[in-house]
Amino acid sequence: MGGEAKPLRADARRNRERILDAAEVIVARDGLSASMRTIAQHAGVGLGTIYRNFPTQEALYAEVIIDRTRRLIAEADASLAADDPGAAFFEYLTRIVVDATQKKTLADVLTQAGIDPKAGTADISRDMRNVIERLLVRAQEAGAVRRDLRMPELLALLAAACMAAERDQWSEELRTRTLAVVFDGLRSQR
Amino acid sequence: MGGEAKPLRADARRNRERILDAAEVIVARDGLSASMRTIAQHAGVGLGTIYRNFPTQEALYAEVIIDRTRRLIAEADASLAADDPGAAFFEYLTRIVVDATQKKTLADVLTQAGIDPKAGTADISRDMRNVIERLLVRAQEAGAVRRDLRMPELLALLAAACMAAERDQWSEELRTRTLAVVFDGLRSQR
DNA sequence: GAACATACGGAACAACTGTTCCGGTTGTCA
DNA sequence: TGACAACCGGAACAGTTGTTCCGTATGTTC
Repeated sequence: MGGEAKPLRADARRNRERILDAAEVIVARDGLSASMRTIAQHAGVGLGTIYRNFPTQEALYAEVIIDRTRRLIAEADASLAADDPGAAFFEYLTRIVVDATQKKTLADVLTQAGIDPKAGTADISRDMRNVIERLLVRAQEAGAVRRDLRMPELLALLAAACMAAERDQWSEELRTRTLAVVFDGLRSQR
Repeated sequence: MGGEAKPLRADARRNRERILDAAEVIVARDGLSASMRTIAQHAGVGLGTIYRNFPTQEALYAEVIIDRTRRLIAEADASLAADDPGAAFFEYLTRIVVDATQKKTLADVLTQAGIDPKAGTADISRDMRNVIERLLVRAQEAGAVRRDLRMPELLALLAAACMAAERDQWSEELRTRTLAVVFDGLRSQR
C-alpha cells in the first residue's frame, strides 16, 4: 500500500471534509442522480475544488458510499456477538431497510449493480455480503431461519426491500407490516 | 366525453402506430430514461412528428404504460375465473414479476410513484390495484393466503420484487427461489 | 516578509436532454 | 389534376449535466 503521498495544505484538507460532508447529505437525498454543482454549492466550494480532490463524480460517490457502508458493517460485526442469533439477524435486516428509507443508494451496494466495478465499491460490497452471510449462518444454526435459504435470494429480497423503501418512502407501519411477511417467509420451514 | 375529433390522415395514423411501437420497445429496454431522439430514430420518424401526436414525453410514456397495463389487467380478469384461487393468485404475482424482468416501469404502475398523476396513469393504476385486490380476497377466502394481509404491504412487496427483478435482471432460478420465500410469507398463518 | 508551490473559484466546453418552429412535402378531395 | 390543409423532418433553442482550464488567492517555508 502506498503512503499518504504529501500532506494536504490546511485549507485543502478542510475543503475535502466539507465536500465529503456535503456529498453525504446530498447523495442521501438525491441518490446517484445528485449533481456536482449541487454538492459544490452545498459545500460552499467551487467545482474545481471538488475535482482536485476527486478525479470524477463516480470516485466521490464511491467514497461516500464506502464510508456509509463501513458503518453498517461495523454494526453487523457488533450484532455477531449478540445472544440471540435469530433476533440479531432480523434486527439487522430491519436496520438496513430503515437506513435505505432515509438515505439512498443502499440497494446498489448490496447487489453491486449500477456502479462501475472500477469505482472501488466492489470491495466494500463483498465485505457487506460476507458479514450478512455470517449473520445468516448463525441464525440458521440457531434454528431461527430456514436451512434451505441461500445468499442469492436473501440479497435479492434485501435489495428489493431497500429499493422499494427508498423510492416509496415506506412509513414505519408499512415497513413493519411488509417485513413481517418477508420474515415469516424466511422462518418458514417446509 | 369528446369524440375522436377529426380522422387522422393516413400517413399520420401510420406514424402514430410506429411511434407507439417503437416507444414500447425502447421504454421496455431503457425505462423512463429513454430519450425522445432514440424513439424517433427507432420509429424512423422526425422529432416533430412525435410531438404532433403526443404533447409531451410524459404523455407518450403514459400511453405506452397504459397499453401494457391494460393487457396485464385483462390477464388478471381471466385469472379471476380460475378453479384454484390460491394458485391463480400466486401465478399472477409471478407473471407480473416476470413481466417486470423483461420490461421496465412496472413498479411505477403499482405504486403510482415517479409519474405525474396528471399524465393519466392514475386511472389504470387504480384498476390494476383493484383487480389484484379481488384476486387476493378470493385467495384469502379459499384459505390460501393469510387473512391479516392487507393491500399496502402486498403492493409494497410486489413493487419491491418488480424493481429488483427489473434492475438486477433476475434469472428464472433466482426469481423462483426468491418468490418462494415471499409466497411462504404470504401463506404463513400465525 | 518574501517567494513559491499549492489550491481556489467559476467561466467555458462538450455532450446530452425535452421542446419549438418552420420550410418543404404529401395526402385528400373537389 | 389542381389547390389546400395537414403533416413531415430535423435544425435550432434552452436547459441540464460532467469535466477542464486558468488567472487569482492563499498557506507554507525559509
